[in-house]
Amino acid sequence: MSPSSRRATSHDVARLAGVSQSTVSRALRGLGGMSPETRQRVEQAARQLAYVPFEAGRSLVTRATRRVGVVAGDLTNPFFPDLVEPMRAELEHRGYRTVLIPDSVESPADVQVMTDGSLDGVILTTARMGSRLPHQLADAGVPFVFTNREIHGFPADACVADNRLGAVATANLLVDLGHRAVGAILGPSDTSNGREREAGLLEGLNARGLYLDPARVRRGEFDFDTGYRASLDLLANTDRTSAIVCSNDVVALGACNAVMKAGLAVGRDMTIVGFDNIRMAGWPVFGLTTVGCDLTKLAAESVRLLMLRIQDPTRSHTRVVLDVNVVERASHGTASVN
Amino acid sequence: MSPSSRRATSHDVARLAGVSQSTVSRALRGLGGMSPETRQRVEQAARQLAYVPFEAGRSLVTRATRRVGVVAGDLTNPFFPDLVEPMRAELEHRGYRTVLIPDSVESPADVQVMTDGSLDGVILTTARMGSRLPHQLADAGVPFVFTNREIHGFPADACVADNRLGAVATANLLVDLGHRAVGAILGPSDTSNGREREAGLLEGLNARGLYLDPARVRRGEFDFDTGYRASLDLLANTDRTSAIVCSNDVVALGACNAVMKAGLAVGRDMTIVGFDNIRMAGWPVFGLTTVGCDLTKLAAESVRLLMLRIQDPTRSHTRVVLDVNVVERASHGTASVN
DNA sequence: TTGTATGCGTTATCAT
DNA sequence: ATGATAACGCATACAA
Repeated sequence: MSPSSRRATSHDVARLAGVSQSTVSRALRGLGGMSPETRQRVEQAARQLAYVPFEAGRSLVTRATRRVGVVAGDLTNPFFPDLVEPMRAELEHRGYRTVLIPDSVESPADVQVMTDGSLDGVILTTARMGSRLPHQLADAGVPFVFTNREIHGFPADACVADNRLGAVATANLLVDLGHRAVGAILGPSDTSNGREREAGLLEGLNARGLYLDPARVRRGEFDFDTGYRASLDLLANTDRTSAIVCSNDVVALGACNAVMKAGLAVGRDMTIVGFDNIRMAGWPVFGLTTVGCDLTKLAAESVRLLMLRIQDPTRSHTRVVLDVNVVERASHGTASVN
Repeated sequence: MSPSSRRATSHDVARLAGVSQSTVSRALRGLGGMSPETRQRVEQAARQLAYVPFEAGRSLVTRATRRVGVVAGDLTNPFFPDLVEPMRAELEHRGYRTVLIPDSVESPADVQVMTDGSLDGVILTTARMGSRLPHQLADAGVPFVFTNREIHGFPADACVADNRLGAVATANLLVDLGHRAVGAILGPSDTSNGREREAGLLEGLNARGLYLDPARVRRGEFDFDTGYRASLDLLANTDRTSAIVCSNDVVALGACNAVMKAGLAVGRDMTIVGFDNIRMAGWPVFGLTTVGCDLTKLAAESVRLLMLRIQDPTRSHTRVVLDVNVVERASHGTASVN
């Protein structure tokens, strides 16, 4: 009935400007090789019709969508916002939109939505050994990059923190402070960062003549509850544990909450160290000492690798390992006298 | 060179199955009115070729993308993950994908990406009075819904919490506890929730014969720093302020940090109340007393409204106001003796 | 410098 | 029950 409410197409703009449709396409993309007058006339007409190129039409022919999928865990786990936000910002900066793709152990990410051509590439932040997703993406020819976690030996680009070195540094910090009864809440053993941090901790401790007493070790997902519950458990069932090394900051925050809840002072009565240096680690109430990995850099570098991969799917794979540094705040202290 | 690495199309499937392309389309969509044998043959061929329908082709003709944009603030502000996550989950449940669209006072959301046909609808969580976005979306015919915040008088669907009532409840709680020197950190006055919570607080206080002393009032964005700094300021420049009402939980968490940092005990020395009941409010160290709004319900209801709007763009607008309830935890207490 | 013509992969209409 | 055919809106190769 009312043809005016129809969405304007490049043909409409062409008609109004008195040019051909292809001229409209050229003009609006600023292609050069055309008279300034024509371009102006087209731009004027486009403005008048509030014309915005229809994305599906364009991507059907260009085979590009300027969208990238970010596979991440539950956003209410504070680690993911801190990783996704800089990712999103970097993607936006490069003219890409971010599509959120949830992934968890219980409900693995859906592959269909990543292989229907609606994404130019995918960033994987939750890789686990044995996961089928990377294979499926590779088979489908979808460019992707491992971030934060990787799958060793899998031929793909990756950007990760130097987890081993960070954990060694943690061990040294604790030993220097006089801790001998060190406890730990380790991450899942089917994740690269979980394993590397574990290995680094053992290595660092051993190098200083210390060992991890299995009685002081707990293991679980990288989440608050794991840290909270494991800490209460450690508090209830072990003696003299003076420090708890956590698989990441979110776990460490859970540990802080447990320790404080138990009436102990973090830093004085119990040393807690995290990993990642998420924003909340810097909140005054926590003052979490942690191994910092620049998440903004991690995001930027990951996006950069993905862009290169999209640009040239045949290029050789790159693995970027980011420096880490110990961020000393208030959650550590000398070992309390036994 | 290698035609086998080309993406399979419905034509490829048709050729392999020995049927026409249109039959493939029908078979794979389960359209009925065709022989089971043919369907099976098509499905078999599709599987063999790992065929996934190309999204751009489909959406070009169907005019639907099964993608929804969620306009939200910086994810490192813990309120947004708590709102976006259930939103994403609900959208996924309905077969929609979530596209993250950032929006802040400094850099307002880009309209182009919402009007290029790549989104079936948009959810606005950061509406501000005077914002052009809602008008632009309406002009472009893009279905959208206000969530969390709205613009009063703007003809659109909306789903918000009962902010006024919640703030009145807060006032009553404080007065009942004996607080008379009540301080407040109010939200931006160009946001509906900021204004409504402010109005409700005043109303509730006045009804009990109390008034807000301007000296005890600060104002700022809904973020941690606002709560932290305003609280330090309040602590330094006012006497006897025994309670601080915050515009939301994130601000309240900032306030808790400031108060604790100052060596005071939250709940005993200073009462702090938030709004929203985000997950972190329940963390043991904070035990934040707050006015709860079921964010999962907010998300689900918002998505429902959007779906209805997409389905029928001409239907009359609906405004849903969600119940709130006071969640009493540990951050409140009786007014300390003066 | 500009126009004509073609095709991207899908859904959908219309025959048969 | 199935096949031919025509759009959908755009970019692009080629002609002029």
